[in-house]
Amino acid sequence: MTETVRRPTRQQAAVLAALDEVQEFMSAQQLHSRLREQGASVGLATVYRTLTALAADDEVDVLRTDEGESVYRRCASEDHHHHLVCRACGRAVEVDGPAVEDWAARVSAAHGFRDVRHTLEIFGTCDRC
Amino acid sequence: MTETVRRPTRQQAAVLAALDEVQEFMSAQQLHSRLREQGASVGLATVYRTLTALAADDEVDVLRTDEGESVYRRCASEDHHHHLVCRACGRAVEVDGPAVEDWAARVSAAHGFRDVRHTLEIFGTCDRC
DNA sequence: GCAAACTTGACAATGATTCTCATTTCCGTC
DNA sequence: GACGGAAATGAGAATCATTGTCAAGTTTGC
Repeated sequence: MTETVRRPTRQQAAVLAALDEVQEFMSAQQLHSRLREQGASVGLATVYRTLTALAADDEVDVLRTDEGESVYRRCASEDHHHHLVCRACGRAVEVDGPAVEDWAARVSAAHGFRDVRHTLEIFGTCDRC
Repeated sequence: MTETVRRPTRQQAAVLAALDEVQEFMSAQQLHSRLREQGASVGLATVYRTLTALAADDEVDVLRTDEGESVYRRCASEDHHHHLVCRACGRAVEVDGPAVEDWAARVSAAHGFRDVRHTLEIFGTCDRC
């Protein structure tokens, strides 16, 4: 694991704090606006840099919306897991499926693929929406 | 199903033909260059429009690369399926996993989600690379 | 053959993300 | 506590895929 060494700064702390406040996946742009509203002055480029770094260290999860925007979320589980995301309110539930992992590994092996990684996200409308 | 009625044109045929020639997922930009190289004069906007329309009618499969680019592929199977994609050569194998579909449905229901849809792609390095 | 409706293409516009680079901040050291 | 080099930041420019615009070209039904 190539854990990047980042220097602790006010800005990075602010980004992490903002992420901790929500259960939804948020885009860099949304986080930036949110921070500015709260009075924290953090540059947009810095928000992007911080999120990218956090994602590289697996401290946040990233996924792409249908529109191609990257959205980030601080997850409770450190381990590999997937998400059930409400397409209306954006709320996300962390789920894991050992069966899926096995299936993916089996299928990959059967076709001679190595170093496999997979993405699996479920989108729907939650009971509150 | 809201099947869009499209008028048959030289350009759309060219895009489909180009897609049929390859087993890899290709971006709109790549297809456009390919068409121009082959001498077929098709505007970039038209390539985008055609691909979007085809995707809406489920005649091609779309997925997003890590870089956020949309890539398209003409698939043999009309039914719902997933892909095992080589990250080196781009070759894709169509696979399906009934177990995964069941699992997704079960998990969604357990959390009260409706109208669920999921994305699942596996990336790896194939035996030829 | 004709008009209405649809499609195309060149280019502008958009919007997220990344790059640039001068300035600021952090950290170990003196 | 001050100092110097390295890393981080911010403002704006630059990039790049994708979408919008609109005049001109095609297709279809009649």
